[in-house]
Amino acid sequence: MPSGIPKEKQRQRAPSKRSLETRARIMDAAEQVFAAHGFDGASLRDIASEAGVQVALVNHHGGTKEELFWRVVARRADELSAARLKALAARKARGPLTLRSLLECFFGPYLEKAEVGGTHWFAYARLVAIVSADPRWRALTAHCFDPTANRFVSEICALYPQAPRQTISAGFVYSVSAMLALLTSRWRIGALGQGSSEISEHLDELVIYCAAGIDAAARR
Amino acid sequence: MPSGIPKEKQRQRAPSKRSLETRARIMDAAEQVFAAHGFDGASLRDIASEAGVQVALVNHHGGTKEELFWRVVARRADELSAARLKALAARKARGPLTLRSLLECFFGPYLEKAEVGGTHWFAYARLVAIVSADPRWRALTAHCFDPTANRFVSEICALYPQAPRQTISAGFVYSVSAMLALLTSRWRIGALGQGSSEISEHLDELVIYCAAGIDAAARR
DNA sequence: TTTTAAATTGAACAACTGTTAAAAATAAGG
DNA sequence: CCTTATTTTTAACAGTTGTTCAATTTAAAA
Repeated sequence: MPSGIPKEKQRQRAPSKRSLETRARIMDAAEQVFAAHGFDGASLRDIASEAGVQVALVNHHGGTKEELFWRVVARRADELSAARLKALAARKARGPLTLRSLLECFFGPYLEKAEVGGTHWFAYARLVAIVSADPRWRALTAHCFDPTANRFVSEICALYPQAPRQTISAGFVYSVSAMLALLTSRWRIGALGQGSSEISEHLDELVIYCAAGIDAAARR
Repeated sequence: MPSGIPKEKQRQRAPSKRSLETRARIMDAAEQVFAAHGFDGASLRDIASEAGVQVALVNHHGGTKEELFWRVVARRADELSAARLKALAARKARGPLTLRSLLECFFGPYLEKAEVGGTHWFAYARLVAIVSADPRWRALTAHCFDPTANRFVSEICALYPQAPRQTISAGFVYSVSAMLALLTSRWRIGALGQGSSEISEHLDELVIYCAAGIDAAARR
């Protein structure tokens, strides 16, 4: 019921470099294991051994299993939101916004990170998909993603003053789920299509798909 | 590795009426608990007590936990596929197909069942979302859903002869994920929008969204 | 009614779960 | 270097997990 990330109590000494490293190692391991097996399927012992560390140390650095999950999700969420808002601001300065450019500002940073940062951001995509689909993480979603999402929804609403916000937010949620499907379910796209499916090949298509969908829905 | 549903060995007597009832009760309970907590989060004891039954009886009727999951998913998948293909055939007999009518044939049966059948089909939607998002259930997806999905993808391809099948299958996967988002993430749509969001109110919008998206992507 | 295949119960199993507490090792701050 | 806050290790806890097996009850088939 309480949930959230408890603020760590006042320190009297700076954390050692080694401590910070193992903490990061634990977070990375947790991210990977949570992404692979979900919250319930992941065990703290799996995470510990993945990080090359004792079980108790995971609790020490991450707190409760649930707190650890929060931390892992929140960690990259901040970086991601910042990148998205930055892209949005830069684009806004370059002239009037279009729906497609808005979606590119939202999708772009993620997919760039996924292609550059490799494994980590891919695992994180699975994590976000898990969080987005489960009402159990409603509060976590509200805390990490809703502020930025709301911002983009509002921008889109400004482009379609006559459309009800509910319609826009629905279209936005569909679009996010489509993006997550691209990141997490390429195997399924491949199974129904033919040939390999690389992310970069599908990105433009995705933006076209989502933009056309939202536009059509917004025009009633 | 093996997985799948083992064929039950040759019986020498017909199952009693009571036996069939408890089996059905166990399947319903399993469906609900799996949908609420996911595969790992669900415990056989939860399922057993939900069905008002002993734990061992769950194994007796459902086999392994994994086999039970297969059975639960497969049970309604057959009914669903049949309804979709029937709707498709009926529509085809009434004249040339359009993209929107195709999507209505695919989405319609599910959402009708969800509105009529109530709880069961709603829980099942969450189940399908779980299955679709996790590569762990790749084989299950291939067995239960790919045949029908492939059929619809082919029909859409026929409408866009110049578009690569990969593009169509991607658009189709996006659309399915959007439909599942509507069924499982209405809370999120509500959080980003304003006012209550009823399924029926969003259904038409969903079809418009998906049809416009696929059409735009298919036209290059 | 009798036979006996099948359904149901009850109990136990070995393995694993998240979490805590105390002892030991480490290194920051003086 | 010395003190001691912090990190790491070790060990144990109280529950829960999926599954199995023998005993018991139920009811289909003769």
